[in-house]
Amino acid sequence: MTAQRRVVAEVLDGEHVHLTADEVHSRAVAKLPEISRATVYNTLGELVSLGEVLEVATDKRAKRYDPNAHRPHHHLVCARCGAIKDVHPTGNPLADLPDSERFGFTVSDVEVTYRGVCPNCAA
Amino acid sequence: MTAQRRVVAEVLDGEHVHLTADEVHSRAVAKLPEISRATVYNTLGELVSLGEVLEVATDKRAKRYDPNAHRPHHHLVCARCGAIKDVHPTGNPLADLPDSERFGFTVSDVEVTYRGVCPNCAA
DNA sequence: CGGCCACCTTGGACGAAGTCTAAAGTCACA
DNA sequence: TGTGACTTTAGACTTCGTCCAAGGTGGCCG
Repeated sequence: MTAQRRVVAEVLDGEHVHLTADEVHSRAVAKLPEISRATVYNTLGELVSLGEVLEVATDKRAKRYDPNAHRPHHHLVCARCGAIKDVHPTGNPLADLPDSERFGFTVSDVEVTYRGVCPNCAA
Repeated sequence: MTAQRRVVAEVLDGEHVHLTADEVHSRAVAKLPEISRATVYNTLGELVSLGEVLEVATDKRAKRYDPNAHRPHHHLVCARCGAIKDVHPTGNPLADLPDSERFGFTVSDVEVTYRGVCPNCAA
């Protein structure tokens, strides 16, 4: 646990939003000016493998990092402005995939992304 | 409808798999050597806005294009090799998102991505 | 204390994917 | 044939991410 890693963890923990790697880097730089992009990417990668943080790929642009990894949830994305909300649908999509539709895969995980238009963009 | 657009449409229609823009370009070049990358991107973009083709962003790498846009379906992705299968789960995830979880959004669409390991990679 | 080794960080180069732009080509139609 | 609208092209450019070699840092053991 180095100063750099602590800073990255703090940035993610501080704001419960979905930051891009670049945004994490900017905020990390504010706390520790010499931190490099490579270190931020490395640290984010480690946090992801440790299961502390989730990668979210809601749009084709940059990956986003979701510090809320311990509470299972899905995402609601604004098609217009890209805003992301965590949501908790009822039901279990894993149970909705019959064996005949699994093609022999060992299915371990499911991601649900709702798309729509947020109140701001609708106005 | 120009020769270039016809070729792109043929490539997508010919193979019911999920191609990246680059793969579409390579196959299009085989049929029409002078077609440019920009044209392929333009045409894919138009097909997407027309609703003829779906963009799929299952991994962080290249977008993939799914010609099977008229039959609603979701995707099963191999975490190891990236293979993608179309699947048809039972149930309607849109109905599983209560109003209280919609944050005022007008929700129009939902994408479900199952992740697992395919039989090939498991062996 | 001093040396050694493992690991971390840095900065810049590199690569992949996609977008943009200016110029040239093509087509319908009067 | 001339005109204007639209398309295509090639390549430059941007963005996002990864890689790598060099240097730094700290722990540990003698």
